[in-house]
Amino acid sequence: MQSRTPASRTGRPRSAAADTAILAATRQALVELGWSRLTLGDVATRAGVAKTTLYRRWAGKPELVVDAVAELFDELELPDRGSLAADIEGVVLQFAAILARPEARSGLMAVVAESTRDEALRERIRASIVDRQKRLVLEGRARAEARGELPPPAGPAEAARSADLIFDVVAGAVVHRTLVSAEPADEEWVRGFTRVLLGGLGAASA
Amino acid sequence: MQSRTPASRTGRPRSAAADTAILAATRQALVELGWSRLTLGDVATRAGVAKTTLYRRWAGKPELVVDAVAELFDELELPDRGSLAADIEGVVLQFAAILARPEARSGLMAVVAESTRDEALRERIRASIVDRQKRLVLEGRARAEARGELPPPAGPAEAARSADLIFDVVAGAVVHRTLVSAEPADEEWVRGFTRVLLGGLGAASA
DNA sequence: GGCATTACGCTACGACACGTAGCGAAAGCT
DNA sequence: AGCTTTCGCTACGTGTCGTAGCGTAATGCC
Repeated sequence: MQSRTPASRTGRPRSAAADTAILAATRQALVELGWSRLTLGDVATRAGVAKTTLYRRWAGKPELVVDAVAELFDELELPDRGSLAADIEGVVLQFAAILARPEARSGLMAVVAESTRDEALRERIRASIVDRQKRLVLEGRARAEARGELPPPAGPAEAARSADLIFDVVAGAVVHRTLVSAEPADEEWVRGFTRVLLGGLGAASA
Repeated sequence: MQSRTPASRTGRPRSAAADTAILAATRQALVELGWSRLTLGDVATRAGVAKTTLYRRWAGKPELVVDAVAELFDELELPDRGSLAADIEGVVLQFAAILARPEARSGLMAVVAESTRDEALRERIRASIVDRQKRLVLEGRARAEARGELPPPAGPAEAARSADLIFDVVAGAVVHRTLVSAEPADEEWVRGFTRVLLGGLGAASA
């Protein structure tokens, strides 16, 4: 979350309940108002805290929304479904379910847009949202290699490159489908996507 | 662009020069200020027009930025490079070059984020930005079929589905690589992406 | 218990951008 | 000419921003 100062052991501690109330209020405001109409004063009122308390903990709207949205991705996991295809379909459907929620739709793209001009914000997004997703890619590939479904990478550099590539393809496709094309990434779509991802374009219409 | 009223033939016509000056000023402001700090008053000053003139032509910041960014995609085309792989690499590199420009980076994601709560804005984006890109997918596939590189789709419904899927995969991957991972979609990356797209995951590390 | 320290709620404030109204002047058409 | 629409300009009420200041509440340390 925000920058902890572990050296401060004296004085009144920050209310942990206020943190959760503020983040929940932020998500609710995202649902009802969207990113642009969301104001920090309104969030403070919803959470039952003073506006100044909010500014003492977060630098601004983007930082607050990143933390509020990041909690949505806590539920992401990668259960072993027995095959690479089934693993991919499972995790993509989870990701799609999160992106189907209005608080994720309005919040996520907005903070990414803001991060194009704010290096610190991009790092915050990477640490609290992106890295958690990317770990699933590495896990899934390791499993597929163990099953003999994928050849081991040529070396560590090549392994990192291809993991980054696969991550951009998977996450990018789901995000684009959901937010730009504005169509649901439902089971049928995910099946088609997995087929292309595993077999390439020639297998698209099989 | 904005809603033309062809019935109005009398009175002083709108200055076409003002349109181009406003859109150019919008892109310049996007580069220097980004989306959040961009104000319509500032754009009007840069363009040398009154703020009221701007409001007479565009409903608000999102609509203005959509039109300003859409012009960046005018240069997209699909030259015949002889093979499907070469065609894909060519158009993806063009798309990546546009997304590398700061006015596209800051503007595009912001209006997409805004469009999650604004149906009219999403339609505007689709008509002036997305459809132009999607046409390239259809063209590229038709060429590949003519060359015998891809099998013809099973039917018109399946053809539309797979075209939408491919479009989301290609555009999504490039956007995610550029804006979320914040890494350049350079020639090396595009080669790897094309290999995966054509041959599937097994071909990733070849 | 008393003290220092930090967080909290509240109020008030200047700064800024928003979007609109009203006016006179300019530029086209018939 | 006369009509119509756009343009530049000024001014205004509204809302949000982010901060300052104050008194109060909650903890750790002596």
